[in-house]
Amino acid sequence: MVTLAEVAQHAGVSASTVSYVLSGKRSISVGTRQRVERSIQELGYHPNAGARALASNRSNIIALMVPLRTDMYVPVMMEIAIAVATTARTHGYDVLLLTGEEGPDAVRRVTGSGLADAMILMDVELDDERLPLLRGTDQPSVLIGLPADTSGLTCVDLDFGATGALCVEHLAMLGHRDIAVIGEAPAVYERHTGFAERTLDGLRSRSRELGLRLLHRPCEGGYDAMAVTLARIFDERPDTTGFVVQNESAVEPLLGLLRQQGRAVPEDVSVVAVCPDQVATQASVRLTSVAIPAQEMGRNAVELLVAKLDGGGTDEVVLIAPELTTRASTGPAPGKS
Amino acid sequence: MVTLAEVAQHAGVSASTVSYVLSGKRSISVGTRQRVERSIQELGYHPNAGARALASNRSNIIALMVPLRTDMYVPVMMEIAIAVATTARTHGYDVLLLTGEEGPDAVRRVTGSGLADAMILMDVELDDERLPLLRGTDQPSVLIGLPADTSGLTCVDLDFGATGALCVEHLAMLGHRDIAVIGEAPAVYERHTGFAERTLDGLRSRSRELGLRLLHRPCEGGYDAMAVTLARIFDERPDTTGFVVQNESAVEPLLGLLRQQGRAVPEDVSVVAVCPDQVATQASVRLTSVAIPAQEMGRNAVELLVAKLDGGGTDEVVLIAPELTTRASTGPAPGKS
DNA sequence: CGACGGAGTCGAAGCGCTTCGACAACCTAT
DNA sequence: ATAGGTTGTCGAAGCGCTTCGACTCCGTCG
Repeated sequence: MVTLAEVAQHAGVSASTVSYVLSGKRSISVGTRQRVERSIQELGYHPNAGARALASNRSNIIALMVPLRTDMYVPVMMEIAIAVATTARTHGYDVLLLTGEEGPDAVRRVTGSGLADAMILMDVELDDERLPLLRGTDQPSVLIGLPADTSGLTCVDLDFGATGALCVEHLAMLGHRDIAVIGEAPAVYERHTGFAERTLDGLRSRSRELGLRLLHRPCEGGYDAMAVTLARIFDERPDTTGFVVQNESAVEPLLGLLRQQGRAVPEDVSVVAVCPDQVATQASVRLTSVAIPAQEMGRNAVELLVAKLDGGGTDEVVLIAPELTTRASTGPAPGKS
Repeated sequence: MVTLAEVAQHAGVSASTVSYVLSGKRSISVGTRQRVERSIQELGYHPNAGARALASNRSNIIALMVPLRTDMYVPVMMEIAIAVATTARTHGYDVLLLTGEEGPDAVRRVTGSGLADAMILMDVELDDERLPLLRGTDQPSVLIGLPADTSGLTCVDLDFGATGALCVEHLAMLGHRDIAVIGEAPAVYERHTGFAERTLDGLRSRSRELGLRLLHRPCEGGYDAMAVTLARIFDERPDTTGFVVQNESAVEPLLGLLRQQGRAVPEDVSVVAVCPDQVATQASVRLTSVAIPAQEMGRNAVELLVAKLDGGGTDEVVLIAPELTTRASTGPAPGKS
């Protein structure tokens, strides 16, 4: 293993000079710099991460806590994780992958040991038990998701309230008056993951303003659950012509069942989904949808974190504006122009 | 920040004693041990990761390289990553998430800097450019996936050859003679990711042995591509009654299109999938499938790695035996008993 | 022309931990 | 009783790096 000292010797300078060449924290003459850089190349030198962390009190590692459960939005999580990792690298950071398994203890462990300089938390619950710990430490952190109380925290998320409103507006504009919302699995609501409730709030308040009738039904993924839910919906509101689906794994079942019942999309009923673009374009009907900007969330989170680590950066909540893309699953309400 | 020295002082022992209590590398009297442990508790001590890494030359970190592209099997990758992370924790390791973006450089960087003690590589290509580096270092590594030449390497993977054979056997047993294979997207074959080819080999050789006619067609995910592929298949082999699907995102399109054409599953045609159980059970027809044992692969990889790190453990290739679960998508070939 | 300040370099002091050798105390077998 | 082992503890020497203060040159300003 090549050390700083060996590079220094090879280049005929002192160790500290090599260090300053590497960090750029003091000015170095062009000649010296080049000599040192050549030595680094020739010897194939890589700074030792542990020694660096010890001396500088910085590990250049960002911890990313992903949820342990894989019951929802897995591709979104993965996309976020990858976006976080690649963005972090462009800023010179590596990413440590923590699962939710350890819960708050992981936060303590990482903070206490100096393993990471900062954390990103995903799948934040409204009243997350990790939050007090984050508030009580001076280690920077960013949440992906929105807890109930955001004071003293930095958060990034899609504006799910606006997302709900946008879906309703789109359907209203097309003349739909009776709208059904296929929600997330009941477990998601029980867990108080904020996004589901915020979407619902947006849907409800905007429908009220626009004078629409809105029916919300939570629903597990899969065909069987969807069949039951759908039957109940048409039972209760036979005039339903608009659907909003949030649960990714309910999308295809819904489309399949509607087809089976002889209800054409978009001629008889319209469907708006909240899902990644990939799902929207690969479904059996190309779906009008509000995209979940996974990459953007990951990238934003890292950039906010890096800003904090560099001394700037304040606590703030970044809500990404939703964008609705019209595809083939929505059209005018039947009986309207 | 609490240090070892402070704990030592608080407990009235020397720093080295505290260190030995922590590592268990020398015997410590019961009394001393308890005193030290109490001090650790009271002061809330966490060993500094950097200092530890520097002194012991061990970071207790395993690097996990995931593919950058998210065009396939994303949920499987995520499940593997999570299994790796949780298993690693039970052995006292943390996981560093690397994306394929940096390519071989990432291997050099991590090996050179002592950031990680070992690596796990996913999405290994048949002739992967990272392999020479792994062979040339004494840092332990495990591949998830199988390259062309496994000499000097440790690998974990599903036995895709046996998987292909198993699918064919199942269909043959039910009396199907003409079988079509809906393969991965052409890009996957071009990239020479081994698993697709190994599956195909298994399918082919076993069909030959059993005297079946096998037609293989690569296929992108999505409805449009599937429609074209399916039309061609029935055009070329009108008597096709058995399907094997490997591409997760082709499953639902295939089922939808068959339904649309009035071909009932499993009465008219049978479908076997190679996919995670979750996909198989959530599809519109509960699919007979060979599961992709993501968790098992992740767990195995970590355990092989830990064995190597602990001094034992040799290079070996672990092929996980495939298991076929019969569900509602396969039945006797029409016209047979 | 002497004082001053910036540029460029070096030496040394740690950062918090592990680990080696030493040693005292005690126990056992001769 | 003495040599030889064990057991439990300590002190000190690093691990490879960053960073602070100090020093030497120069060029510049009053």
